[in-house]
Amino acid sequence: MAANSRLTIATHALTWLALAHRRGQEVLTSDQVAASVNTNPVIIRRSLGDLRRAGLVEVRHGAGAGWSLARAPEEITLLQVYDAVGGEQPFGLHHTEPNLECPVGRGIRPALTQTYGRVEQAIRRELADTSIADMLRETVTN
Amino acid sequence: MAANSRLTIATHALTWLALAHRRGQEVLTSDQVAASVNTNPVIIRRSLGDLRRAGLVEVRHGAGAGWSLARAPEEITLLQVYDAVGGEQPFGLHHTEPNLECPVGRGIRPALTQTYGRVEQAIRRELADTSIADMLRETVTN
DNA sequence: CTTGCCGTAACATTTTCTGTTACAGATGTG
DNA sequence: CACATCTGTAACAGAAAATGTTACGGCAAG
Repeated sequence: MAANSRLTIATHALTWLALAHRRGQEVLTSDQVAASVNTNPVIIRRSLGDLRRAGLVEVRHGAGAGWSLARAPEEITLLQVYDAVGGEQPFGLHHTEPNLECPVGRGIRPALTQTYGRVEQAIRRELADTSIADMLRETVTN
Repeated sequence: MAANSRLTIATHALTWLALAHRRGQEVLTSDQVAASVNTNPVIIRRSLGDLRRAGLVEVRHGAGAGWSLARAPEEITLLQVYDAVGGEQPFGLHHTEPNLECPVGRGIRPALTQTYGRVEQAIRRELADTSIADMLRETVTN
């Protein structure tokens, strides 16, 4: 399982919900979203469940149930989606604690944490600059 | 296996090589580096092998063998290390091709690729801003 | 009450990383 | 030249995580 596709799945689902709403379709079921993403409905329910807990989508239960956006596409950024699906850091520290008797082993982790933190902030800035409305616009013109 | 620690291992090794050189130690063996990182020497050889192919370190074979930096610590950036160890993208696209009969399924991948490309560039900018000399300085003051 | 769909548990599969052992090859030293 | 030392790499085991899949309880509209 190469890279993490959770942000991709969630963004795809949200973009699809935004387009459906613009076309007058109130809600979409997990089956309908899964048909577009081409995966299992349970994957979609798990992803949309994360987004619901973050307040980005709403769900209706019972017969005629389905999902819809909880706010305008312009007001949902990819950063919010990233946080909602639990984005993981691109770089990890040592799996086992380094040798603390070595000066490098002792000081490298704080130094790396600082650098990796700057990288994470750069990622967040880029993601905060793109909304679901942006994604929808770029998607339908492609 | 949570995140990718390859950049961490490689940076640790390079920082340790830089400090050893400053202390007058010409080369370090993979065993000596492994003792600081607290892992198996083969892991270190694999990592330093990547760095050697990228021209960042040199290796001496035979008896009295070992590794040394191929250039000054100021001239090795974390971006070069990232490329040397084959850094993977933080976000992946769909595992299976989306449904191309859906407008979102058709257009989402180019849109995501564009956004993810901007994120990747932001990461590279940050990594290019930090050198092994920077890491060594931050490490020994911690 | 029936039907349709969500929520979630449980499990199989796949992939990747890390760690480990083993051994061939290279090279300085005596 | 023989030897000791260390690299380069293959082969394999184990662990962890993501994804996909089946199954089933629960909720709500008609």
